[in-house]
Amino acid sequence: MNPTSLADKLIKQHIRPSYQRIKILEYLLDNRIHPTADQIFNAVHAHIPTLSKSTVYNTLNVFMEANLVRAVIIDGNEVRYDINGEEHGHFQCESCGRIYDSYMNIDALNADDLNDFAIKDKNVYFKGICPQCRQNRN
Amino acid sequence: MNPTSLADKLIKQHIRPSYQRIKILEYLLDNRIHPTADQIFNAVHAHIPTLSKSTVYNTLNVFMEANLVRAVIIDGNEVRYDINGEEHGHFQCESCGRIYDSYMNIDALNADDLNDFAIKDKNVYFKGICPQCRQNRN
DNA sequence: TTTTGTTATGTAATCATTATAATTTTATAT
DNA sequence: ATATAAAATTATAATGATTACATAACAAAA
Repeated sequence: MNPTSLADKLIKQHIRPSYQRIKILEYLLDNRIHPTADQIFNAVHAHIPTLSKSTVYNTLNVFMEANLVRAVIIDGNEVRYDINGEEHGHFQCESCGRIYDSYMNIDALNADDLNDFAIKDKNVYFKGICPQCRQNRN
Repeated sequence: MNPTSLADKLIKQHIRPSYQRIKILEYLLDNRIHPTADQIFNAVHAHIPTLSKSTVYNTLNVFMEANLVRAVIIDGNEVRYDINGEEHGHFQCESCGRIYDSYMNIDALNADDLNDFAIKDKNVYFKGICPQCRQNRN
């Protein structure tokens, strides 16, 4: 995606398209690995030597406010960020730590005991061992 | 539950029933609020003045190893602990932070794209506003 | 070009959790 | 019982992700 359309994507969400924000957005779109803030920082820092980690966190929070990205919280210790806007769940491999997308039927979940609750967000994640790690027997 | 049966519950899981562990187990069984480690510490510390926070964390990790408790990770910043052994999901209120149990049909979720994955654990949580907070309009 | 608001940066602070080492308690064996 | 070994508890320090804060750079508008 070219810089202009990246900027447009931000403007559409009422986010001022600074160079840093564009580069972070670009990284997220090109690397659908549910990266941590640290991974994002390291990758984008290679292109913007003056980039600060604060900017990464600020930007991610701005993106989340605008529903451009969503926090994936599976590990208790670090948040991972997902730019995939489609409704989907996740699978985390307990061996390699990788997080996979899974397009499961989340709407099939019915919770009768939550009838009086205003549900705004549904999150599903599975844990286990991914095919690669099963093969490697670890 | 009396102390003996609490001890038995631990012994059954091959956990040595120390006084601290029994008291922490008792707290978890009597307070089904998905407490944080800090909440557990504060409550049990009132009964055991010498209790250390390390012991709380150690104990919780031991309990988790034995599948006696499960970590509920919804907020990114703190882990909450659940002694409810039945399969169930959670609802966290974005206003008051409380976590509610919900006995939803998690097995109805089918993820065809995970056929080659060994699924060991399924987690579901919803977010939104609970009835009390809806009433209070906050 | 001044003024004003927004964004970025760097550093310090926060806070949950883990690591470590020393002490205490419990179990085992002589 | 007593000595020895193993396990659990404690206190403190370390870690590490995230946020707070103050300052600097930047962009927009008058």
